[in-house]
Amino acid sequence: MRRERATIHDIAKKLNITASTVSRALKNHPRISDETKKAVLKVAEKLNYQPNHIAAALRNGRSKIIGIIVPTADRSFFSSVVRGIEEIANTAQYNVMICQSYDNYEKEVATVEALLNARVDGIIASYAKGTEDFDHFLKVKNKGIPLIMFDRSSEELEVSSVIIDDYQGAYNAVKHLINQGCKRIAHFTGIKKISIYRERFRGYREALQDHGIPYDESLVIGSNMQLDDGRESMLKLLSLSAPPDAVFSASDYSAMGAMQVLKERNIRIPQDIALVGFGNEPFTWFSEPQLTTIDQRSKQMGNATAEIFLEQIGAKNKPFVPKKTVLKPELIVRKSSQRK
Amino acid sequence: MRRERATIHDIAKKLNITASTVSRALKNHPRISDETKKAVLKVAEKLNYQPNHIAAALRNGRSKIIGIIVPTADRSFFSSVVRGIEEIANTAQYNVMICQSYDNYEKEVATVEALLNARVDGIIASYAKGTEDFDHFLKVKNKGIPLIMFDRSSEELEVSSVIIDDYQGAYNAVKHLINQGCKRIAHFTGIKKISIYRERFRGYREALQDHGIPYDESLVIGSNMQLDDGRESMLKLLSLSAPPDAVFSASDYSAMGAMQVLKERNIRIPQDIALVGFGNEPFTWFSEPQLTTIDQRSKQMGNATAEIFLEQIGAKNKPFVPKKTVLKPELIVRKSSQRK
DNA sequence: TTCTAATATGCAATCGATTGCGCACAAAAT
DNA sequence: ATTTTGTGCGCAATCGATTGCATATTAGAA
Repeated sequence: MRRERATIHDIAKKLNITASTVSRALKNHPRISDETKKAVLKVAEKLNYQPNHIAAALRNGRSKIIGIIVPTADRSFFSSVVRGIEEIANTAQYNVMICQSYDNYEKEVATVEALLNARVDGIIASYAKGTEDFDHFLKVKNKGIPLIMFDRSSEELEVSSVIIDDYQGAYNAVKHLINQGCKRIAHFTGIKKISIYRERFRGYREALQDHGIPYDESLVIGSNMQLDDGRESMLKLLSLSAPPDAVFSASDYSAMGAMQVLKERNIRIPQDIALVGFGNEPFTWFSEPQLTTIDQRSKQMGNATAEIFLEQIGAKNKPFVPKKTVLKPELIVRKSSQRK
Repeated sequence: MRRERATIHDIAKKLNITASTVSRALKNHPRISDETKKAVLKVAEKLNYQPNHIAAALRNGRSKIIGIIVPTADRSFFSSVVRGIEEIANTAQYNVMICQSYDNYEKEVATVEALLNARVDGIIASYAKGTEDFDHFLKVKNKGIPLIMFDRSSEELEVSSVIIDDYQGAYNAVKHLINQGCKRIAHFTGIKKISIYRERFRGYREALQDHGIPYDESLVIGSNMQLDDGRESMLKLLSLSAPPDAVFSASDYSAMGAMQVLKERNIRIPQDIALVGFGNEPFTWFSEPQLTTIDQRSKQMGNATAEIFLEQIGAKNKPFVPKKTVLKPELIVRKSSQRK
């Protein structure tokens, strides 16, 4: 079955024309007669012609591929961002190449290298938790390849980014808890290095302050924010002499862990302890009670990054000015925090 | 900052040698002296040389990229398979290009086309729910490009595939329910077109038969197997004059829907109705009670597909014999079905 | 009728890396 | 002193599509 692959030269030969004409005909060039175009299309079909983007990419210096680096694709947030990117990218004839860093620095570096080798036209990324050094991303930028960060970004990179207003999201969540009558609100936070956690923490703290609730350091627990971490953190809180009456977790995963612990101990949610997560992961909707959380506008985030990419690609020679887009998060109130 | 990209020719010029030598030096060719190799590496470093895989791909006719098509990346099953593929592929210097069909036929066709244009060296796929026509996949096969299907495959394609023994998984699940004392076991099934659902149904039915339980058609409900479908199906079952005392769902998602309904109505799980899902999605572990389910060996599945790919690539000229690998699923018993 | 302007297509270089073949020189074998 | 074997590297073609710059043909203008 292995037919030799047909090229534009094969098509040209059949029609006694040159490859130039075939190339132009296939691209619907205005200076090629309709007659020739039709003939070319017909022969292309017959020969089972398959355009070779590799050859075109080499010649043009553009691969029409956008590389995407996400920590992991199996988080609905990230896959939703990817979908948002694809929506826009596809309309501009771009394809995407999704890569996972698995939140691992080395893998991230290797991935960036692979994407550069593959000569992608741009990279859209959210960096790994383990990343502290941004040289690999700087390299991308210095090669003049558009780089756009989303969700997790770093100031030192000085590239365009799309994030949500983590501060505002956290602030609203905590304000909501206060409105529900909560007075001792705990907070689960992640690695300080990642700005989203710092911002969420800031929102938490300022909301407390603005409502006259004293900040209690013992109520803030840092961890890796996975389910198990949430369990552990909750246990710590319960062992306090004065346990909290609410938990605002900077991640849905650790909020779920906390919920498990509370249910195991027959502590009522939200009456005894109210819970709010962050991320609007699908499982927050499955849980019992359903978890109040904050939606991160993943689809819009994807759209926005892709649009910035297209802008940057379009403005090749103009001086580059990093652009920071901040999306408004949305508090989604569900049973886990509704006391009234 | 936009430096011109350095090529092997630039390196060659600096050293007064030819590009051939540089190319060989970079690939550690034995016929190049260590001295030259060192010099080349040094200059490459200095010029910030970045290999151009596009050029190499064009010349070699191999892109060293494997295209992966999954319905959606945000299902832990699929992302885990991808991870399994990457593990193996990376060791053989292959990179992967993950694409999502969003369970949409048109998008799947377009994706296959894009991957062919990108000249991937092989395609690993699990087809979309909406796919009934396999011409696009046949095209891949007929072009002599290795195509391996996983999880969802089709006999008519006659390509290698890796699946789990859905029949066995279902059989074991139902047998387990029977052992727990269940007598009226319902079943949620998906589109008949997809063989995994047919097989799971067959396992269900034969397990009943082998244990002397009569098959009752009214207990089998077909749907799209999402959370909402599970809710709806459960409601239907509850409205029967003789409701079931167990549900075996061919998907974790619809099992979760059923669980929600049962909890809302204060029907005890597993005492009144026992539940078993399929897939071992992470949320089955979060649920209350935790859901008994069947693990699909996603990582191994990925490993296996990648290994088959490498085999096929290695055996370029030998006659192609499709190879079917069947993995053994594992029943994971949790609270939702443990009556004893 | 001669000249200008479209119109349709060809020529040939180019993108960057790879590789079979060949050549020169040196070391080893006869 | 030849011949053989090996080492280190250059030459030039190749992969397939693209495109600036001709060229040939025809239609319209002067």
